[in-house]
Amino acid sequence: MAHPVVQSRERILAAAEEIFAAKGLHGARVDEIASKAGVNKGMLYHYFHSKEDLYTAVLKANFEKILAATSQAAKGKGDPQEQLVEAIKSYFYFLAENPRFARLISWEALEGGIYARKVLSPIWEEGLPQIKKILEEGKAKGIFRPDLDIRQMLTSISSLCISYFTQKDLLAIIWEDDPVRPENLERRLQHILELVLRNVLL
Amino acid sequence: MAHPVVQSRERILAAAEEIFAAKGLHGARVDEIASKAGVNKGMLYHYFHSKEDLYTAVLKANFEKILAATSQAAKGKGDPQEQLVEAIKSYFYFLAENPRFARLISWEALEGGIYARKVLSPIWEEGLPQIKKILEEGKAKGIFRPDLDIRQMLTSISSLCISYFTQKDLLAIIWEDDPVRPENLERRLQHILELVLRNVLL
Amino acid sequence: MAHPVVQSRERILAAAEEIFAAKGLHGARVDEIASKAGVNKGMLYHYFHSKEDLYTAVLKANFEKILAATSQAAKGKGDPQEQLVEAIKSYFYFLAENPRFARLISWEALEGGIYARKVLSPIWEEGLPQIKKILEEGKAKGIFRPDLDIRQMLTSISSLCISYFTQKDLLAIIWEDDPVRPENLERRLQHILELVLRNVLL
Amino acid sequence: MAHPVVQSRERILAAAEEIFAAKGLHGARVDEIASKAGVNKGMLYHYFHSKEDLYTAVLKANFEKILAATSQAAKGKGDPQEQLVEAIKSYFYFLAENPRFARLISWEALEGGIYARKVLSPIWEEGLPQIKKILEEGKAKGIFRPDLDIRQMLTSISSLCISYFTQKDLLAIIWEDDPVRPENLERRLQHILELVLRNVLL
DNA sequence: GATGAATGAGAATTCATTCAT
DNA sequence: GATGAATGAATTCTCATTCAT
Repeated sequence: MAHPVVQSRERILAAAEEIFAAKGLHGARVDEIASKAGVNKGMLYHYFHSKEDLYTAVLKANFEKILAATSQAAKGKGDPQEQLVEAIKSYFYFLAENPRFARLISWEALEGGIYARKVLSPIWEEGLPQIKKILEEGKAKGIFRPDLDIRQMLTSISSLCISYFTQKDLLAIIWEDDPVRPENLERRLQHILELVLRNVLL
Repeated sequence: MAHPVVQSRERILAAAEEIFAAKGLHGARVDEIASKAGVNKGMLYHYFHSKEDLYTAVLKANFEKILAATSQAAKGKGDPQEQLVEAIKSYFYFLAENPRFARLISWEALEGGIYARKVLSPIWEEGLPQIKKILEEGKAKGIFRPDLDIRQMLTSISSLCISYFTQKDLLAIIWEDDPVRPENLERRLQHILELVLRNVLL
Repeated sequence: MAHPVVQSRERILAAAEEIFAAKGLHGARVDEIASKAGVNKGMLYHYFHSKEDLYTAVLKANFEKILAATSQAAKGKGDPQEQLVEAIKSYFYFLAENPRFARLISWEALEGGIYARKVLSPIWEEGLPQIKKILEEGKAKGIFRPDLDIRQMLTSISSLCISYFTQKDLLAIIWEDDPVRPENLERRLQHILELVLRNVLL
Repeated sequence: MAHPVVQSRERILAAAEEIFAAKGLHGARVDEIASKAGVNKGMLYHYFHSKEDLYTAVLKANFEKILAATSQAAKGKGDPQEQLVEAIKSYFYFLAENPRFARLISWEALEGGIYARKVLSPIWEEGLPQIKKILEEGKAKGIFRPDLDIRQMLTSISSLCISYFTQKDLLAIIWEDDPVRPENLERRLQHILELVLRNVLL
């Protein structure tokens, strides 16, 4: 009885993000979101039109966050190789620090991507726009392999980064170790960088 | 109108596989499965105890299928490098020919893997056991890099292959091309092999 | 726990008719209909698609009933005047014996008639088709007034009959008498007939 | 953006009248009324206690309006026949010019008349008091039929006038013409007058 | 085995009303 | 007076599961 008034909308968004990430659009329950947000269920319909609109808002917020976080990463940072490393690093650590993003995007992909398409983002439609540009530039400058298949490489980079976080629960069991422990994160990042660089460089 | 009695169980399993793959455990509807199987809903509970048991049966059948399909792949086929190529190839094409498998496994991973663990399979818990063995052997024989991180590499191979099929709908849009067209499949496979071999070989 | 199986659909229709007549489409509650029918709420959605489809089914059944009841009334019954009397009588007494019909049709009219139009019936679209024919014939034969406005007269006959039954609760209070007591019914019918005949005849 | 303060109450009443007339007490939404009135929902509860009290106020205002409009109509206007014509005319045109009144009263009648009874008006309880008096006088003076059934005649006059306006949407469809076009209004009025006079006069 | 009817526990959504400011 | 947020009790509809035959 008396939550800070101004924050209800934000509280709902935060709770929704958590639960949609954990259970997907269909697995999530409106009641659970409302109760986790500490607001009345009706508020949810007051601020957002429907469960699906709330879900879309969560996607949108996440896309904006990752764009903001990664778009500046490699700006003017030396040669393409350094830029590539920097860009993958910032993408990977964004995912590490925003563990819900990878799950949200994976649910969404399995469910057909119909909601994400509404909030159309370069990340979603183009893959990783900044990395794409770096690869093109490096190839043009003769630093990267001339026969580098950029489309395939982008697909691979994206899979390698995202999958690690969506599968971390399973890896935790198999490895009997915590995949998101700092050392494990760093080891994984180095492995991905090595995989990519060995393929990209001449 | 009257379906051959003996096949009901199989029909249910097949329908369930299709719908669970398309919509996941929570998105699938028991009614839809029954009607797609052309049987009465009660039959579903006659043969399987519950929706979740049916789902588990689908997972089990799929694991058995992939094990049968891939375990023989690289048996006695020359050196580790050739074996590795052969093993990845057979895994990749198994996924291409069984498009539901990748989706099932991805839903399951997002949902926490609790059902897959019941039908405990080496594939699931260990990753790709045959490939693991090949990597170990190649490393022991000095053909693969001595500092090869097998755990990381297995994780990568698995991600690279599976993601391609779970994301094919999105790739189709971005690429404006069909990712599972034979030429595109082959191109993807070659890219993955290159990525892996450049990293594995000395 | 154990209603006669075969009758559920009919029980639902009957309960729905009663409650829709009493409260209109929007005032009626699905729960109330189900509980009055003595069936589970889900059955209602099993047999009918939605509340609105159930309502439409009730309208349809009622239109069919009144058509069956009135269409034969004045067949081959002497001259137009006698036929007219007979037709109005049978319409009036149909309404008296089916008290829900007038209410259903009145709710529907106020709510815009959108559902009735789906089950399109001559009664609804044309007014009173049989009476219309009688009026036209009598006019053609020179028995009824040559300047008789058939459209107006049909509108009046319909109003005079139906209104009596939709307003009976109010009349009961004002009159301090029961408007549907046999003598009152007959008195009303005679009044309507007189009103009509004095206007129709030369 | 800021509405003149003093008028809020009136604005609410006007909006409520429109929406209650269109959708009835149960079909109307408090939110819709408030937004149509351009005021905050709370205001509605400030001026009126509840949705039902607001509805009652709308009924009351309408009854007062019709009383004011019709009570003077036939005052000292010649013989009973002329007075009757005058009274029906003014009633009919009041309804034509206040199209919500007929609908309000019809919803209310179907819903049992419980709210109208609270604002107890002679119109409602007695039918048409002025017309009643005229009929009685005409009968007493020997100008109207000695066996005229005043109760029936009042019921008929009321039905004939009101029904026309509550059914105008349906008539518009059947006739493929606008029932409230001036000529159609006049034609209807003449028909009603003829119907009544032929029955009332000797 | 097989069926269609039936059920009860939810699930999303709506809505009249209240409250703090 | 006036506002927007907040609430809780419905309300329509869904769905996995069971049962009688």
